Amino acid sequence: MAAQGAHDFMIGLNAVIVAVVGDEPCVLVVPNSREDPSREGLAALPFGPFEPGRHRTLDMGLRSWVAAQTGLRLGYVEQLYTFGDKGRDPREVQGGSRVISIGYLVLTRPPEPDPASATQWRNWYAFFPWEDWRRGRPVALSERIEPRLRQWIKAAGNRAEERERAERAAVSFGLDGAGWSEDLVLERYELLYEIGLVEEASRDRGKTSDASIGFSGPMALDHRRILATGISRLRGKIKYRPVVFELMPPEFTLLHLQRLVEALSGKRLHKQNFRRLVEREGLVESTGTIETRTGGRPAVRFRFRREILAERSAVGFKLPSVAARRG
Amino acid sequence: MAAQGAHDFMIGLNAVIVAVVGDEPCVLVVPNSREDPSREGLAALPFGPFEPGRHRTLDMGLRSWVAAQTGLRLGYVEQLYTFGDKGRDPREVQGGSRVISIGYLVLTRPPEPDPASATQWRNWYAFFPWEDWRRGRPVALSERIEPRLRQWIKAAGNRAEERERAERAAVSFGLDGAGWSEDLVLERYELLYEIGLVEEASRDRGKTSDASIGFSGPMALDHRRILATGISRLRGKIKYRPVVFELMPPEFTLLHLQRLVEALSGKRLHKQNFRRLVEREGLVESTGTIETRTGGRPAVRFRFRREILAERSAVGFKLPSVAARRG
DNA sequence: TCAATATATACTCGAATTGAGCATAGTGGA
DNA sequence: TCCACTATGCTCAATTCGAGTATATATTGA
Repeated sequence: MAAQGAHDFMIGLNAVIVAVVGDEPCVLVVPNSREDPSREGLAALPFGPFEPGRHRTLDMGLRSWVAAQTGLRLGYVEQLYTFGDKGRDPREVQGGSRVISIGYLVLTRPPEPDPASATQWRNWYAFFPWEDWRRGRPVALSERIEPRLRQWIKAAGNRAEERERAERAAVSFGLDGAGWSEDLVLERYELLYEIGLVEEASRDRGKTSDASIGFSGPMALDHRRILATGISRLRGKIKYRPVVFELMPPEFTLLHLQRLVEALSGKRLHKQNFRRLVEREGLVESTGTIETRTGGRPAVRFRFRREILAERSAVGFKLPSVAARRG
Repeated sequence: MAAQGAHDFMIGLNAVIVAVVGDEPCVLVVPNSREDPSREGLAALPFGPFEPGRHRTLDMGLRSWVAAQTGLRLGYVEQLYTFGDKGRDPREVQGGSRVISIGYLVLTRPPEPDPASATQWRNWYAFFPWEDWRRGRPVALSERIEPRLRQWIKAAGNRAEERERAERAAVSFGLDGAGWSEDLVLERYELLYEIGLVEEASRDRGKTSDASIGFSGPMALDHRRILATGISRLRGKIKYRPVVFELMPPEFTLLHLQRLVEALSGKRLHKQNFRRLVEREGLVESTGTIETRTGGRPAVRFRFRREILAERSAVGFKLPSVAARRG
């Protein structure tokens, strides 16, 4: 009875590998050629099969091929979600074996750029332009998404459905004064997918007509959904765990730290309150040295107090927002 | 190339099905006979294989066999985590095919008891007695766990390791005034497992000597870990999403609601502040009717405002604690 | 050299939230 | 009628949060 219920599965591990380059949150992508020849050129998340013979645990499998493929030193690794929808991977249609993919979030520091490598760091907002509010409300939102959302609401069959659609759109996208919640990345993506506003929606439905809004392009397979899951998780996590330091150099100024949190959360923060918060939580300590290249008064350099990871349920950043006004 | 990397896997779906019976948080267990004959009688989480031919998505697979096995109407379903450690399931040793199991959290309301059914609802604190602080600090913690933790700390090889162990124990178990965090259920379980204080630790290591503290017993395979994951997730979730209502009858008094939140979080809450919070968030509305069987002044009955699920990022309960004193 | 312009850091102030407890209101039962 | 019990209303101080103002110390360019 041991093999009862066993099937020919392929278990893939997909990694959302995040690093912050400059002030931009980036994700590691590879050109999608081997995996899905019909879509050569599309960006894809790094992928590796889970080989049960070689790896005792899923995490070890992931670490092993990521290290081999990228040479990165992985800081923080967290399992995200397991995706198993039929048809998410064209390979299974040909071969018959179902592809299950387990998404992982990996935080690391940007390495030296290696021109020889096929992998590259891409600003994640290239895939989700509506998620970056650091320079005010994204134009893509006002000019392209919002009108289409309102269209979709109107197109409801009856009053009740219309109300429901309106509520849903309002919550996800902060319409009608509902307020934008930065960690609803996945909900927003799924709504856009559902109503056919992202490219992969029409692709997956096999349509030729494309009502999508033509952003910088989809990713291979369901990788944009996995990436959305990763961003959602990370945006949520920084609020209650000090994970951002995995993305930071060992020493930094408070503004440097703030810019990084802003990059991830996609919104501007109130500087004085941010510093108050960070210092009150005791997350960092001064190194005593001074950073002079600030273009103004020199800033004290800080380092992360690693001890705190073990201390009382170390918290994260409360994101003291500021009305997004100037750049 | 389609089947390249495909292996003979068995993908199992394990469900942590939660309902609150009386004032106790319960989980649905089945006697573990079919699945692991060597351990007949151990409680196991309901389990079903994922059959890719029959189900388009993992969620649908889960819903299908849970409904078939239990007849329950599933309210809330959430994927927890995917477990794939080698050796977590003895079947794979015999058969060769690796077992991957995807854990799910399911919230439901307690059904009519059905004596004919092999499934039964078990108080989850039977498996985690140290997690119930509603009647003060659990004796199991003071009398059995804490001494063993201190032993383990002392047994460290050197000063640094000792400090590290002390920190870890202090954080997880709130020793030395560090404060108990109710949602570290999984961390606590893993620490206990690691240092061999739970039964399955020695079992899994193939030892005959058993240094475990002999609580009400382990569960089959790694099911206690999965259950710990579920409890952790649920305890965390109630703080920022109104999921508890999936466990409540349609109408209830505020004390009733409070008792349920207390049951899940394992600690007592401050009554007046709890009510203030619930009302301020607008989570509930009065039905106008009165519950008289309270043994005191009658209480107003409330109902959950379902609309709020769609409204502004509906929050959960902030758990206004109270110093655990009287019962 | 000095003003303009940065950024860094300190401090303030009112509003809102939290933690804790007191006080009063309705019940049923001895 | 008094008591035990639960429900519900209200207060109050401590803390946190949001939004500034004010001051410090650099660089840059006229």
